[in-house]
Amino acid sequence: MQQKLYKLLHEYYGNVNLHFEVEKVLKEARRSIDYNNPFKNLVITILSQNTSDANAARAYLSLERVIGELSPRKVFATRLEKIKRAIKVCGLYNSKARTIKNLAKYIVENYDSDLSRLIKMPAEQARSELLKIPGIGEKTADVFLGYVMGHDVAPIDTHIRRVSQRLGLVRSGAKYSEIQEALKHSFPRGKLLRGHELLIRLGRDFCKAKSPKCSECPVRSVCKFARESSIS
DNA sequence: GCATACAGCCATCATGCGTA
DNA sequence: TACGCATGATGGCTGTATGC
Repeated sequence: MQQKLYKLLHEYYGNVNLHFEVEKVLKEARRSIDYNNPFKNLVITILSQNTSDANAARAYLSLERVIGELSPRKVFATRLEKIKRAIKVCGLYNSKARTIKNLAKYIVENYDSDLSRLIKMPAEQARSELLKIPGIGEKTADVFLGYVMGHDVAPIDTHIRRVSQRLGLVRSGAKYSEIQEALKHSFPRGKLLRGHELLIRLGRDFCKAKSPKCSECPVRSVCKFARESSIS
């Protein structure tokens, strides 16, 4: 199924921009986000945990309204309560505010506010550095590796976990690393990050947790779950 | 001491039900 | 049919409990 899954997804979604929700919010606010800035990228990744991309973008813009252009030093100097109020719109504001503060503290104290040294590290080393920061988990670290450092990785979120299990790529209850390994074998080299985006979109559009739309799904021909549910 | 399992965090969204 | 409300599921991570 290696190339077929990717081919089907790519044929269905083409080169569609899968971040249109964020761009809509930015357009409405007449603002932009500098994704090339590693710190800002990490902040928006943290904000996007457990919420829609649109709400993450709203929280990010709100945070910039409150404290100005984001930098590790500025965030480190900002009171936790102020950050919480600013990002309330995206939910889990208590823990996200702590994580953002921890991130800023770690960068100020260990990298003198400059992440360029981290970006030059080998992927595994950079990943383990990020995982030292409380609130940064495997998924967030892998998003950074992929989008900021340009590595070919597939961050695993619960959409991808669910879709991978239903497709039959991994067993039920598979670990994060097992799913990543399975995806390496399911997508062409150099396309893992795009594959990650496509699977998330598929999970949102068709392979929903409740009432999946198997009959309309573009990858039903290679899906174990679709085959089994059509038999029963 | 280490690995694993599980509850809790909290806003959002989907679903089902009752009412007008 | 349309609307409002209640309920439960979702999502990434932390902290605690449990077993080895």
